[in-house]
Amino acid sequence: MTSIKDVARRAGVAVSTVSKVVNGYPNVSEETREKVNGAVRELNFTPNTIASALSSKRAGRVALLINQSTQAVDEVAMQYLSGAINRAQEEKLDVITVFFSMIRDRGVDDIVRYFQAQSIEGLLIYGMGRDDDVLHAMIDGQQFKVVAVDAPFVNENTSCVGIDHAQAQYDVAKKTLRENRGKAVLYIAGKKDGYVTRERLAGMWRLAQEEGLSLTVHRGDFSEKKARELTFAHGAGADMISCASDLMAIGAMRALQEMDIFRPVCGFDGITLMGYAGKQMNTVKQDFRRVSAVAMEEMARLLEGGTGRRLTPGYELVRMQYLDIIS
Amino acid sequence: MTSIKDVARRAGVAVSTVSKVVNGYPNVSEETREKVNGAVRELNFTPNTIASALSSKRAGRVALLINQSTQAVDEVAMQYLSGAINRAQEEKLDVITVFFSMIRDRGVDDIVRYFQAQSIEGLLIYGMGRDDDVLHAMIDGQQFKVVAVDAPFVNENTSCVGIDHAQAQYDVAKKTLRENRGKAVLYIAGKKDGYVTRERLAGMWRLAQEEGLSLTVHRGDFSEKKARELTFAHGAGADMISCASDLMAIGAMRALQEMDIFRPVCGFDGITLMGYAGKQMNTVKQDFRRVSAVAMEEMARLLEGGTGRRLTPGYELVRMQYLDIIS
DNA sequence: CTGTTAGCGCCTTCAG
DNA sequence: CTGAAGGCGCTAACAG
Repeated sequence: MTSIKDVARRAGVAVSTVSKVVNGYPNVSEETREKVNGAVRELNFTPNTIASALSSKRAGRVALLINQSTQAVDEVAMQYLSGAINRAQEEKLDVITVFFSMIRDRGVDDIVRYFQAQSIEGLLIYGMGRDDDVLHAMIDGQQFKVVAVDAPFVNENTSCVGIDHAQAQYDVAKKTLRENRGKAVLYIAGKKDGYVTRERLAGMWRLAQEEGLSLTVHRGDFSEKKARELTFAHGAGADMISCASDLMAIGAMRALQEMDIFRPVCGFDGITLMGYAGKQMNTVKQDFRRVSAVAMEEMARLLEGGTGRRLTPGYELVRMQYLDIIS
Repeated sequence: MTSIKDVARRAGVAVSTVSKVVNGYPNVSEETREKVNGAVRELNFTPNTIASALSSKRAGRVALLINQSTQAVDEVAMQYLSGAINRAQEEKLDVITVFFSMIRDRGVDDIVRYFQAQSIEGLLIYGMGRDDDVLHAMIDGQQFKVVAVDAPFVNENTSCVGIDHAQAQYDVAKKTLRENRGKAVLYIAGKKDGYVTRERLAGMWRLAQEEGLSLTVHRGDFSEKKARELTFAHGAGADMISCASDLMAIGAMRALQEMDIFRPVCGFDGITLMGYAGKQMNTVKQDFRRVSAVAMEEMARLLEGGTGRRLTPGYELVRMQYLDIIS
């Protein structure tokens, strides 16, 4: 474990000088900088982040709070994780992953202390619902920098990132409508306390209003099975079915197939599912990995002293094919 | 940020005494222990892990190296992560997650330095293949404690955990065989350089030998699609199809269905897939979360000074039903 | 521009 | 059984 001292000795300078060079401070002559860098290379020196953190009071550690099983498959969570972790490495941030289940039943200040003890300065929150009191408290507390993905919070220390779900839902449903015809729309929404559920629904309402549609709404809780059942119950009476997730869209298509009727269906997510639906559909493609990377970038900005804001990455509408096996 | 000093002052003792109490050292009188604990509670004190790590040289940090997309769905990776992370918290270990993709193209000593700078002492490796040179080097280097999941390595500082794949494959295939009849078996194996692929295949060979089966082997690379194609090509000529993963078994069943013939099928994994196969099948049920927890426990033991060994958690054979939507 | 000197918060001998 | 003192490796004023 070669330390900064060794480097200093090797280069014939003081430790502080080495520190300056290593951390890219300006006031060091080109000459000594060379010397130091040489020594660093020869000794294969890499600064000890622990010591650095303790000394500088800047640990650069952030926690990824992820809510499993709230929505679709775990594939989404993996995308989020991978996007965030990769970007974190580039931003030189240290990441620890925390599942909601690990903290949900603990008190707020218990959790706060836990994070503080861990020198965690920032929280990336994925999949927060309106009923997650602990998280709301942590955001309000402002003790941490937080970036909430798909939950509408902004304050001095809090940013949020997420596509414009209302607009996206509006767009994809409208497109599907244009390609077909009809006035009666069955909308299979998400979960009761989800933020995205609410926003997407708002988009549907706007469309319904503008187009004079008769909109029937049911909650499918992002479950394929429920969507299937809802479609059995209400699908025949509708001219088109719009779903708040691809998974539910698959369920709906599956039901339609069994009922042996055709109705245009649109989904939301653009994830790679293995499923056999037998039809094509329009969907909103969100790139979870990219969104998560943006979130991590935003976290880096906040940690640098930036102030909270709202970010809305773009999305695209695509036509996905579930005719055959997708793997 | 209340520190150990505050506690010491509050309790009227020296910092070292507080440290002893907090870390559960023996030589402290019951009386002062009480005093200190009282102060700790009143001041809501939690030791700063960063400082503790720096001072004690024991950071208790481990990295989870996970290899995405090598096998089955991401669901498996999530199970692994969640199992490991939860257990880590109980063991008071700090965890960082690293994806192979982040390090695969870097040199070994580059990676070693990176981990050392991060004060990482242990590596949990998931999904290593026979061609992962970097990982092999890290294991041989013995600079870290490592626990390899499903890869056969043991040395002073390395343990491995994984069910007995050969036996499990043998068992499930045999069971399926007994419930039906036939001599010609199509075995759809995994990936070229996978350790589990090799072991499972060995199990199949043993069974074939014992039962006098004629065994046809093809690699399906854990892909549903490939398994489906292989089944179209060779399924009709076989009396039974054994697959090295559930996902592939689904593919095989799907093909059989389209071919409108019946053949018993068995899989491996016992994961929750959403798929429509139309049949039941036997499978080896692995609890990835539990295996991962065991791995983390083993890591804790190694860090305590334990020496490497091989662990083989149990598994069970179950009958899974893919007749309808599983969500 | 470079070196000296305090700490960061905690652990750990080592006297008392 | 308890407390004082010396670091862990690095950063950040502050002199020089």
